[in-house]
Amino acid sequence: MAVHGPAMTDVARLAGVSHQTVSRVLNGHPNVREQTRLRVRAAIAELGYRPNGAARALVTGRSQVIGVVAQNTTLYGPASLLAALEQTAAQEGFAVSVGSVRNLDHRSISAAVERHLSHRVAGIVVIAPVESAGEALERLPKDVPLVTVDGDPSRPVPLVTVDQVAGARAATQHLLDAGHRTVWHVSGPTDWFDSVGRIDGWRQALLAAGLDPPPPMPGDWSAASGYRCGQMLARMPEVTAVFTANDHLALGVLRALHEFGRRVPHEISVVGFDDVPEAAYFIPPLTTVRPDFDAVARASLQMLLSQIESGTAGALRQTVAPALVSRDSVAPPPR
Amino acid sequence: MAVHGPAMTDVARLAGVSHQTVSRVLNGHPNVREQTRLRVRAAIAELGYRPNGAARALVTGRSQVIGVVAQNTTLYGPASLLAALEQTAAQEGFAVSVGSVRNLDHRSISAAVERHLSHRVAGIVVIAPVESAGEALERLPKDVPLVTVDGDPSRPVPLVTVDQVAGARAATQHLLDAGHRTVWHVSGPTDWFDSVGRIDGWRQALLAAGLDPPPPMPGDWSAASGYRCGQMLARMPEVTAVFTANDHLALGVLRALHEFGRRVPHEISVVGFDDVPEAAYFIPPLTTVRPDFDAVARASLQMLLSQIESGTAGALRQTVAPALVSRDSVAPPPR
DNA sequence: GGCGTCTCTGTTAACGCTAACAAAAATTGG
DNA sequence: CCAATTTTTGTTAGCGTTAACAGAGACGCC
Repeated sequence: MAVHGPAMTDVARLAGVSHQTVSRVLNGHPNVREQTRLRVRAAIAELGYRPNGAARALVTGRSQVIGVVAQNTTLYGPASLLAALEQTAAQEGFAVSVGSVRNLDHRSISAAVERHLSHRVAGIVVIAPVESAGEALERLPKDVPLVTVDGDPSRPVPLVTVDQVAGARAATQHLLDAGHRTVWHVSGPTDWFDSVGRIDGWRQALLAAGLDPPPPMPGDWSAASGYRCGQMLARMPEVTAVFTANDHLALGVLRALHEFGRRVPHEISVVGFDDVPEAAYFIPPLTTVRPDFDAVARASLQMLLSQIESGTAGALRQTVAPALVSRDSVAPPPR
Repeated sequence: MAVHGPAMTDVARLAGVSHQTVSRVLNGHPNVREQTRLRVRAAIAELGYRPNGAARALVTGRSQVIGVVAQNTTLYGPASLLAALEQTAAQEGFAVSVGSVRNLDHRSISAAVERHLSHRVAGIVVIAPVESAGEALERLPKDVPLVTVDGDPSRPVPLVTVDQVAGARAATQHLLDAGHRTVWHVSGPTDWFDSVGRIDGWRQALLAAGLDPPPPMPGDWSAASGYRCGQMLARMPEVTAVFTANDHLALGVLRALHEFGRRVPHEISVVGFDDVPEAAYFIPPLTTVRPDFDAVARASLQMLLSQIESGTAGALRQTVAPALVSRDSVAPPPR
């Protein structure tokens, strides 16, 4: 059974000081004589002492842990975000506790948040891309530092988000610039803010060009739904350009077009969103929009930490701009 | 600043009992009168009391947190595993703290483990697919419950693993059964046990059929490296069947073959490994091997929990068998 | 040389919980 | 109905850390 490691008093005894002095050394307190500091350091090393986070959390009221609530961490976007978050947090000495959640409904989110709260996390990052998540957040204790990622832009909660609108606009404009008369859109599920933003951006670009947006075709992020939409698009001879809300949808579309003998990009151009690592190896290599997940992670963590340190809940907002990555799936329309 | 929530004594006062009775109710201790239990429950609900995990961890010596050390949580496999682990752990009332790690070298792993240890996690799951990780694990304190996933089969550490050998053998056999004279292999990085196992299985199947295995082509899991190998394979007229160590490699190979005008599956058959959700929408839909990540997660958590509860470090081993998923990328060889 | 002022170190008391023991109340048996 | 038991509850003492305060030297200044 667990033989407990040495505690602060053991270190103190070995170094011939009081435990409080050890604590001071550990926390970088200034008023410790250099010689003492060294002795304590040596004792720590000799015993292999490791401070007890639980005790510290108990007395300070917060742990060095950040709770993350996310939905589908298997998807490329959330997974990247989570990884980046963890990396950044580690640099600041924080651990990351995941609370992934099957559905983004009220109850599940609240439950996940509750779990984090009872572990006394220092702060919470909610990757909350849908409407229902916002409600759960409103009724949260006001004093827990909170940042939402890709959440509801209309709620008074600190928010970091990829500029979906700008990304979608850029993608659409890119197709328009290639000479296409209009651009069709395969969207994500419409209860995701990501989807809504991307639809918006697409529509804006079309409207700005004096074009009448065709009806968006709703998908669910999966290649499967992209395939279904692709089958319809392939049968419509007037379609020459498609912007899909993510790369997996694009993959499905690509496959459907291929099956129907519609060549990409010669007959139809396709642009995706996300720049998954495989996008460059689709057939043909996919032109897409790359959100900077690292930047999002950095921004949200920084926002969270400043809340944790200052104690104030500044209702900030930060958006990071995505970049268009041009590959081979876009060409001028035929004829 | 953080106004602390109610503590156990507050609940006790409201319910008119001692804090210890509250503790007993919380921990499902038997000897509490039904009526008292109800009163305590009511008080808990009224105050919105939430037990303080840190205090509990301090006194019991372990938290309700499981630490996971993983490398690249952006890859489909690790991400799925992590998600499944989290789901399962949540059901048992455990939180999961991720310590992802850029490199799987000695130092990084040790550092991640250290971090978990100082948070007094109840146990650690290491997704340790490479050699160097094993060494770091050897010198770990013996008393911390540990399970490795996809780790070194030759080390005396509790291990759960996908049966890579069987999966690779099935994939290779499937190609042989289709009539191919031999099967080429694009492998993962050779310091990963996953890769080694898959190479083994492939070789075994070939040997069992009395065939001489061609040299495996080493990739690095990415579509990019699959593409490079694919370019070579495309130029070799004798190649009619390829087994790749994962689906992303297969995607790269598929693209290279397509570029060279080598039709899949008519001229060359391809089989992958992992069954990423997109595999069904590759061109053509990819025949692949599906490991059961949920089963792996369940097995490892169960193993870990039994260690935590019993205190014994049973050096168990468990492998879960993957299943072949047959789609359109395999056909008999030409002529 | 006495005295305020630094700098460094030690002492004590929490933090919120569980474990171990002690006491009180309820139950049983004769 | 009283003693012996069993069930239920309360009391006390930590767990390992930080915070607040107190004490001990060292130093400079009048």
